[in-house]
Amino acid sequence: MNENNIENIKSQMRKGVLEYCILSVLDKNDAYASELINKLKEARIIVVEGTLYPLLTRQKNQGLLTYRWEESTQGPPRKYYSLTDKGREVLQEMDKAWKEIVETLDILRK
Amino acid sequence: MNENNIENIKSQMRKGVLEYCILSVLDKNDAYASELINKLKEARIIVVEGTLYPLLTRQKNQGLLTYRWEESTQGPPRKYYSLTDKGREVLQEMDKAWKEIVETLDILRK
DNA sequence: TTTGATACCTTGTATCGCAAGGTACTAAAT
DNA sequence: ATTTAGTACCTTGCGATACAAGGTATCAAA
Repeated sequence: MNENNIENIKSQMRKGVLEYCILSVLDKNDAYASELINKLKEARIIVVEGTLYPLLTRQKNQGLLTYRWEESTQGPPRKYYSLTDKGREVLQEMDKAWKEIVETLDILRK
Repeated sequence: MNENNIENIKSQMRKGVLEYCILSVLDKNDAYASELINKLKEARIIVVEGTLYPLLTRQKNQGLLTYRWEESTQGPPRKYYSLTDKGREVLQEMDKAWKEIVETLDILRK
């Protein structure tokens, strides 16, 4: 139960920055959904399909992302997402917002 | 709409650390709900009553907080919340979780 | 005794993460 | 030829929770 509690806390913190993380990864390289999940897992940010797909669609509908289909040699075609100009702008705003929150917590925990 | 977008992002990030912020404030001094709202507002973490009251009750039910009633010279009695030992333990776990996420984002944004 | 300030709390709505389940394509094994 | 395994896409239903709005109670001053 205690363990559960802690996991809950961590996942809550992760949630808050999920969109930021996704745009950050895509800022370096275009990627398809399954690839994104793996990259985020490596960074200890756990996301599952049922979370990611709707989120990518939302970000696309907000004009932050676009996608293109690419054939794969092993399996079905892949939907590669990439940042739009607006996505890059929003990412910069996220940088600011993030910085502010990190500062705030530095102060609160001093 | 763009403005809205940004505000949405910020509020999402804030949500992720809300519980952490509350325990952090209470770690310094006991406080009652309205006082907490003001202190968090000063720290640019916006919380409203409809968010805070249920949250404090949840944290109390999880054994992280206790409260005592105190008379006030100007108005109704106040419900002062304070951290329990378990609350302090969980706060330390939150410190770790937070540190991890800050590191993760440092790397993702490099 | 009404008004204003302070403080508590609840209800209803909307959002969103996640578990679970489903579809479709390719290649290799039977 | 058909089944199995791997990869990739997507949707549905549930539960948690933040927030707007509205409600109750206490005290003091007008």
